[in-house]
Amino acid sequence: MEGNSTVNDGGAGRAAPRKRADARRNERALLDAAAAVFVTSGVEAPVRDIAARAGVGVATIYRHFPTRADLIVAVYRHQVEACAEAGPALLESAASPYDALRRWIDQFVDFLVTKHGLAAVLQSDNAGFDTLHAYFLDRLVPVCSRLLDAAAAAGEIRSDLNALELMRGVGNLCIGADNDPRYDARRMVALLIAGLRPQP
Amino acid sequence: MEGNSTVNDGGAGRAAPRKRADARRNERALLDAAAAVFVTSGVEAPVRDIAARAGVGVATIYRHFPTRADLIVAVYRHQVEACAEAGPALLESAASPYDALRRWIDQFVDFLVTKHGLAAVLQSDNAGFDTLHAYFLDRLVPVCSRLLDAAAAAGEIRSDLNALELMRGVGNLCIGADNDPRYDARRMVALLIAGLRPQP
Amino acid sequence: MEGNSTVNDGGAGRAAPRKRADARRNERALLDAAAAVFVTSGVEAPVRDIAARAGVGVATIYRHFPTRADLIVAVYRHQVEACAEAGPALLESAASPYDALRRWIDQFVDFLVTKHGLAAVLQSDNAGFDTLHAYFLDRLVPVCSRLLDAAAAAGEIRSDLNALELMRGVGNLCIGADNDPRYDARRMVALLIAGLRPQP
Amino acid sequence: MEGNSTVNDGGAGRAAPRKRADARRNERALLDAAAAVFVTSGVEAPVRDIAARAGVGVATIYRHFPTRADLIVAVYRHQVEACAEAGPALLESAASPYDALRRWIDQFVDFLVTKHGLAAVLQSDNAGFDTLHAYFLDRLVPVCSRLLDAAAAAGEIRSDLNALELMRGVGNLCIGADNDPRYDARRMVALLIAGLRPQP
DNA sequence: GATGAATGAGCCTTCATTCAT
DNA sequence: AATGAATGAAGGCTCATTCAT
Repeated sequence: MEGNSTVNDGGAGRAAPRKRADARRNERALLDAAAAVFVTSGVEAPVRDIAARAGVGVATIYRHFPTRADLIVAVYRHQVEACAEAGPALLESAASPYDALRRWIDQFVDFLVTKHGLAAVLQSDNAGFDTLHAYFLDRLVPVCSRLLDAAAAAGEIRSDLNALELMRGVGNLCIGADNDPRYDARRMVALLIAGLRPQP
Repeated sequence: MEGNSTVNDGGAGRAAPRKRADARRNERALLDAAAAVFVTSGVEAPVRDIAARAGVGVATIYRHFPTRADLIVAVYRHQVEACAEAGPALLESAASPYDALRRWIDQFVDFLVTKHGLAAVLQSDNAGFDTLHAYFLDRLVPVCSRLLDAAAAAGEIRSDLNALELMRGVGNLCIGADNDPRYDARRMVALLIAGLRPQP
Repeated sequence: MEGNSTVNDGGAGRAAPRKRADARRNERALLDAAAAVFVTSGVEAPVRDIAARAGVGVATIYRHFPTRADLIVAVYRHQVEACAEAGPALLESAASPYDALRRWIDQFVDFLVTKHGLAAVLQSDNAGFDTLHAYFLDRLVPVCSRLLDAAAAAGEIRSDLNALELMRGVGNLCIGADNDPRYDARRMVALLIAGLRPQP
Repeated sequence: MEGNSTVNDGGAGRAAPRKRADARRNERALLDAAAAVFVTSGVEAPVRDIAARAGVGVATIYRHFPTRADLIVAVYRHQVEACAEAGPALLESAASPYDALRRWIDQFVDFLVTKHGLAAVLQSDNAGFDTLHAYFLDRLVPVCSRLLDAAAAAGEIRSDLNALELMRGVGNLCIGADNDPRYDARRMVALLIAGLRPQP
């Protein structure tokens, strides 16, 4: 929502460490480059490739993002935050809790499907992505959970559902969705969400 | 089920090259070793590890299985065949076409969930796995398609469903299902299958 | 002992460049930090570590001490000067020239043994340490030479001894003396000095 | 004495794993190259340099010598063994135990002085050289100890001497001895050995 | 003057694949 | 046929040194 929440110091931020005329530019270039390279080669892309694309040296990446997970988190922070904030908003504006849930999942899927390889790494059990996983889940699971609860309370869906599991399922369904016209992740997710309905 | 019949000597095996005293033994050792290593380290495990476990030299792997995809296909051929053959059988024995579909999917999921990393590589867009993908789909999509058609004909599920897509969805849902007690792929797949029901 | 008199403003300090309000303070902080880091990580410690410890930027080090050798020299100037000045003093106060020599060597050894890695770098043939070597030798060899001469003149030691060589031998014996309780450099040096005695 | 004791299987060695027509040649090339590079650049020389000089790929080094210490030990094994075996022999052939000790030390010094950088690494407290240190000391300290004991028993030297310490002292004195005509390690060692004599 | 961001060379190590034995 | 030694391309990471602010 508010752009670069982490880097922040946006408006006032007096005490925030200044001196980033170029550093700022580099950080942005790095994020853009990483986003682009991630789309092309996945989030495991060589550090060198990202640096080259950003037009900076490799060490610059390490300075800004000590670990790969830090970089990935930074790259996708915007969307994750936007998604997190969309939950409560939808709950108010949608026709019903179930509808809010459906639309929120749609937004999440839109996000994942357009980021090649992101869904895959989200499921990776590769240690070192722990902080990445933690960030995604910490931020989004509560939101999803609240949507589920509301829909369940309204009797629109079953009540035995687990938000973490659902999110992982949705995430999984998005893997490989770009790049292959024969597979439409949105349709599959729609089936999954339809499956949440109380069974006869 | 039937050894590794498909590996070669397909049906008649007329002019099949002879001389397999030890070659055969090696091939079997290789398959067993690969299966074991795949479970431990995933299907991207170092060639050397597999060779070491099989007690053969690395070059022997390359002789028998020129590409990694060949090896993976060979390793899982049994189960894929078993799964393919189970389709028609279930259609006859199950209470209804939908029930047959459900149980067939269950078997497929059982297979994938117990093979660490297999589901992931099945979705990988990594060129070089093309033959792997082709084999899985060629063999299983028709089976799944027939089950879907039967269930649709019986009015038990929607009729706008695509077997390839469904299989990929199910495969996706199995990614990362081992090794993480917080995620139960079978439950997610059950939701997906439930979503196939005609919507009110 | 006397600040860092040799660093500049040597004797009269006629046209010495002014403006040292903070520059001075930085130089001192740098020397202290370097001394501390040298003890911890040896004289080849990363420039960054020293800068960080001094609370200054790396470039400040380069401004004050263009080469690493310059920094090392500056760090140890005090002790070297003290050692140099102790020679003549000991020659007057000691019981005999040999005793003066022995005690002077003791002081030199005390110095080296307490500076982790200094003895090692003193022997390093690494170009770039030339000025370091030169400084140590220029300053101390004449002193040692005079002590040797006096002892030889008194017939207390052999007369075929070379001060430079002796100092390097003593310096070598001090390498690795810290940090290893199984090796006592002082004892080895004592043997060496004992070996200076006229042989029967 | 018998050349390549570790690689062995020299004469009979039936059960020894064969198949080393070229591997052997490479191992030798590697040892020669390493020895040469060590002389030039010290034992910390880049793996690549050694590989290049040997005319092999880097991985070949890792195959033969998994750690750097393994390589260094292998490179100097010959001389260490020869030195170890020379001890008892000298004790029998020399005019006196002290003379045997002196000549044995001479041999050790000859070895070290001709290997640029070896003496230095022998004193390095760098972890990872532990096995290297262990090898040298395990092999040579007992030999030196016996020579010291014999000389002490004969009343030719003081009896409070420690072999490990003496060897480190001698080793230290050899550091930087090549390459600098102003420093003669042999002369310094001779002083040290002279210092072993019972003091008046 | 001081700062610390950026640079990029350099090193280590792993692994798929080829090839002589 | 089988072997496993050799190869060399990658890729990760560090650190001395320069330079814009």
